[in-house]
Amino acid sequence: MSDLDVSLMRGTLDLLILKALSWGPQHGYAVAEWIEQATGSALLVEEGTLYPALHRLERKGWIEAEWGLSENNRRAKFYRLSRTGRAHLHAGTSSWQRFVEAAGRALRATAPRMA
Amino acid sequence: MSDLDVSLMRGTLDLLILKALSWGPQHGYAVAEWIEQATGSALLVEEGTLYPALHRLERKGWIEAEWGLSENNRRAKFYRLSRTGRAHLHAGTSSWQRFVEAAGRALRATAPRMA
DNA sequence: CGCTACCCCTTGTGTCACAAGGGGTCGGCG
DNA sequence: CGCCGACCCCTTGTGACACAAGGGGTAGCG
Repeated sequence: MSDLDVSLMRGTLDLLILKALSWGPQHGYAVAEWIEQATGSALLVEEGTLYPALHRLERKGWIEAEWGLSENNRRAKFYRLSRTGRAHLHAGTSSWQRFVEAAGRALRATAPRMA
Repeated sequence: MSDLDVSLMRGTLDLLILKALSWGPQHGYAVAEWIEQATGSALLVEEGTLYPALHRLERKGWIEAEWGLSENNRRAKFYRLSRTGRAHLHAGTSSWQRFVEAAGRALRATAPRMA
């Protein structure tokens, strides 16, 4: 990650991956490209971050993998969102939004005068 | 942390602490209370998370500590926002907002029909 | 006197983003 | 034809950090 130096990515990456796959099966490389494009290049996922994350999600049963051929005629592993993965995408997104709203409210609170 | 099971706190806690101190010097316990109150009880900071974070921020020079007496007449360590701490609060908050906006844009993108 | 609220701290433990590597294949270009 | 760049997969450190679970001490009140 990216433009934004901070490691705010924690816990958000999984959601972004699941969201990418909600468009239909994708291989890893395409997932990374989708995230970059969907965030207006604000978020860039390193490969060393992406692939472990995909394996993690697969272990959890939220996505399922299958080898295939990419549109460029290359060997690629396609990931598909599972039923529980889709459920978690919805639950996680709403949880994420509540978190962001709460933190945002606190951070936006009007600055007081200082002593 | 809290209501929201996810560990989205990463990288946000520092900002919340700095923001709490932007109201003027506070001791640790009061910082935790401020965060809980300012987020409508959505975010609860564990003491085992808070104090190491305070020490971390102090090591970075963003806050400065001084022993004193709380309003309840108890020994307490008061933290004060330093100049560089205030600068980081502003920079970090805007960076946080850009991150949230980017991720939110991607997560909100209208769900397509599935195959 | 004991209990609760207040206030400080530490030591595991686990997760995870990242940097830095490595490997293989396809298509095109000099 | 050989090379190079884009495409596509992966692993092994390393460090940061939130959390659970402990510990300690003081003030005031029933």
